[in-house]
Amino acid sequence: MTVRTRFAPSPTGYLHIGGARTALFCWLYSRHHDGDFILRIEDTDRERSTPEAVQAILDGMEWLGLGHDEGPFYQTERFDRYKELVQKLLDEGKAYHCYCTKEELDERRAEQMANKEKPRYDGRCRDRKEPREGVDPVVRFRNPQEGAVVIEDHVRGKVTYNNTELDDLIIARSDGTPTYNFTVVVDDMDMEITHVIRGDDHLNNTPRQINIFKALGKEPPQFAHLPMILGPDGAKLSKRHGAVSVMEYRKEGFLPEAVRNYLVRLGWAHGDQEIFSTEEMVKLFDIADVNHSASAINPSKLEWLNQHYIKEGDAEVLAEELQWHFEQMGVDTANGPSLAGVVKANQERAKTFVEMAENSRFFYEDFAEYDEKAARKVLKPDAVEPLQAVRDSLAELDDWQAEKIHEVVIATGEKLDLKLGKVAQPIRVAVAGKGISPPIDATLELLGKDKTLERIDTAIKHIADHTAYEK
RNA sequence: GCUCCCUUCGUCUAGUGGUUAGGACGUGGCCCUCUCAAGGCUGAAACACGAGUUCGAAUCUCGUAGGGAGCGCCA
Repeated sequence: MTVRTRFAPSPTGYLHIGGARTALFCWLYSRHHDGDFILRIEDTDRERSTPEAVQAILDGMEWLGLGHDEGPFYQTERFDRYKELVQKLLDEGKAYHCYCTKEELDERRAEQMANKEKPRYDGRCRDRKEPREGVDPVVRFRNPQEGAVVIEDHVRGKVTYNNTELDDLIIARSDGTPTYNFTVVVDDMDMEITHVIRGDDHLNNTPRQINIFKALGKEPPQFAHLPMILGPDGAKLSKRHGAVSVMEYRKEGFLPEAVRNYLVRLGWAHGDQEIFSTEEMVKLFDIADVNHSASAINPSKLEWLNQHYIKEGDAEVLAEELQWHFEQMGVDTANGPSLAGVVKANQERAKTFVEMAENSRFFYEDFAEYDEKAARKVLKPDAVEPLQAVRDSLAELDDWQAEKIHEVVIATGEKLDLKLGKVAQPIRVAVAGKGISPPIDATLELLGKDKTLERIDTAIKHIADHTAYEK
């Protein structure tokens, strides 16, 4: 039998990190078993579902590389089917009309809470034959009152619920529209889902859904309930934690492979291995190895992973991402060094693309002023001599490449009997405007001869002005 | 309140009756060094608690404590 998994988000918001992890595990499981991965949009709540949210989910999945084999299916397009099956259950006596009003229900619930009882429907319309004047009935599922439901969960193991704990849930509202617990069952049945992999928060819904499966005459699928993902502080994931939408991670300079690698290690491990290529994940992933407890996200580990993928990545490919970030920042890269060259110079020194772009901005734009601390420390009168010497030698240099530039810098240091730092650092601040850049030779090569000479001149002038001013 | 679930370094985790409880991120120190990094070496850091079972328990059982989820005409 072909393994078929599904990811079934409701489009009431973007795809957040928890949903992304669920989608990843579903995807991984289906890939591992050479099965199918189905995407289903659970949009029956028309008030809260939006087309923007649908798009955000689609975008997030695509960015993460989680392609689906079937779908997206929309529940709002399947109402006829749900109605048909509600009617079937009604006809077979497995469901019934309930004429209790919302107000009455609320009242009873409040009463039960006050009496410290578990709030549940008391089943008073179970055997009702007559309609009630002026009330549009809902349809309730007639849940078995005896026995127990045993879930053989792939991550939790055996979980048992007594049917006495389950009340008769509403499967169709008074306006005729179906509710969640019913539509999931119908869809999972119709779409022949073999493995339902979803968040822990659905574990308590599972026995009800299993009973509906049985009432519909179908064997329920296998279940696997994933532990939750918490914020860095161990509290529930929320907007307060900043980047909750997966697309936000791109904006913050993360690579999808880093996010994926990070996510796969949240609740799952394969011995001591930390780095997983997509192929390895697919090959090694098994739902049975998933942890039982919730895990807090650790931003610095994500950064480490991101740095790893930046370091290992192909410069030409990474250049496209850097370009995207420069565009976000409004930096025009048309007149400046090749992006791939800038990437190469920064692969070992950037945790994110935001960092890389910010640190590399000086290659494409003149800076308005020097970093105050760096200038105060380095652009001092004693820097004029090495700056001037290097400038003069560089002006003579026709073969503008790192190796030659390196020789010039070294030679200047030797000639003036200065340590390399006394020569390189002033140049760095002169051309980059700050004390941070790739190695000075590589930096100058990328910057180009004209800009280099121009900025060194500016720096020398700056020192003169600054010194004069101080006097 | 009721039902269900969870509990190894700060964090992610390995571990399935016998380990000096391992790795990773982060963090301290040292080395390297033209800045920032990267890299190398090295240090600190955990079995929630209490009873059992057993020659022996992080591992099995039961309690306790703490955390979480669900209990909607939301999904």
